[in-house]
Amino acid sequence: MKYQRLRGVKDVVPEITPVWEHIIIKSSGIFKLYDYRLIITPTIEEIGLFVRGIGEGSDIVMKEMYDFKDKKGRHIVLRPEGTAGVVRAYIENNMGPKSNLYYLGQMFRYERPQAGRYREFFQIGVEAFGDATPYKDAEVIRMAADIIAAIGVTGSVLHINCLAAEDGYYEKLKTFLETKRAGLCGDCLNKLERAPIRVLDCKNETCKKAVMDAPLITQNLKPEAAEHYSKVKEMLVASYTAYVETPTMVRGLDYYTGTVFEFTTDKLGPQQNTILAGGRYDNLVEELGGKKTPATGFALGMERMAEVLTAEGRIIDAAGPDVFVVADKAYLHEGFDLLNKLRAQGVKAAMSYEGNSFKSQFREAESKKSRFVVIIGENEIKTGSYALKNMATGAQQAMDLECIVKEVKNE
RNA sequence: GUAGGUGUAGUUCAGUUGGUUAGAACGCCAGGAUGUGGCCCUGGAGGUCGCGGGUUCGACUCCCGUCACUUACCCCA
Repeated sequence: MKYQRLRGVKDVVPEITPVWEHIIIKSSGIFKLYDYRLIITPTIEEIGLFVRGIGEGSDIVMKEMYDFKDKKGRHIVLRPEGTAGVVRAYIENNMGPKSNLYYLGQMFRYERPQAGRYREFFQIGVEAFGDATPYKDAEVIRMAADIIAAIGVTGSVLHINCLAAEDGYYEKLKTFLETKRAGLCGDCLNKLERAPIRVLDCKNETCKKAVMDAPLITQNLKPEAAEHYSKVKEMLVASYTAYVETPTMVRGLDYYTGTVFEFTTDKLGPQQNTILAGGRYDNLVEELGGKKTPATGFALGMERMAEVLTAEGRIIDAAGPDVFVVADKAYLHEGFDLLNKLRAQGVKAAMSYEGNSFKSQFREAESKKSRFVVIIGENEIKTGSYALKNMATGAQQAMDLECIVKEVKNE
């Protein structure tokens, strides 16, 4: 019986994992720099957390949750995103009141798989609790930009918006859109009730024309939010963070209350061009049973980030061994002995134990991209030394273990 | 959930109007005077043609179903 992976999931094979390691290492470095600490929360949570946290009406909750009943009949979901679980942990562990956290791990959404979209995917994110100032918004955005830069993605664009609309804005927008009904496409008529701001973002030319004079959210913010938001923009400029204000940008999760942002790329398809996204959510902690605590955060999508790197031609390879030990069939014992001595001295070493022909062993060394080969055969045993060959130059000479270690580490 | 496309070797794909032992390239393995890799040459292994059913003397090829993959919509990372 041959099994195959489930729908919408993938194996991240060793050809790809170096890219993932690169992204994890680079982003972790930035988190440390900003004094954020790692938190690991469970993959499973009770369903209520997300229904309450993300919003009952959101697509994620309505149709994309990977849920099941456990043996005691508890209704459980594989987390569809990271924030709700971290907020739950923040409250439950009495952390705080100011906590700067980052996390990483798999998320699950039961959707139709598509380019850049999987049922199980990997996110790296941060959540910063207890700071309501615009500086914090700017810090988090600046940190995101630093991560993207550290990873080596170029040409991404930062979009920002603020979702703290003053009371009545949505009504005002809907009323305006009603007057333009005739010029809107079917999709937009659908969105009109559910997510009116999205109508402003339609690619359809006639829709674009119809909504040209629509009231923008950025022109209709709560007064204190407007002040906060303009300070955020000021601090972005002050920290040399280029941004584009995009008043049509909304987020898929209902909990955002203020500044929101997205980094997009043109290297992937238009529908999966968001590589990192986040924003401020000042009500969620209270909503989930904690004290009222301001918070802001973001998450980046590992798969998309990795695909962007690949699309940009960045080649991130795992390094091969420093030394590959080639031993004659009669001297496998000596070869194994040398292998262990090399490793004990911190030299990355590999060997084939089958005692195949030298040609075959050399081919293996080549395919592993080994920098050096050490040969143990008749001659070496007789003279009591080893032959070290540099695979790049082809140069080869006899030497003892000490010299080998020195030579290999010197390069 | 809706709509399209595709399932043939490890991978990317050929396969003529249905007809005998299903091919190529790359990859893999082995060999090519001298214990020595990459390039080149020779040879070899590897496929129940996604699965099930139907039509037919005969199906990789036609029909139905199913599963999977893929693209777009919706939405999102």
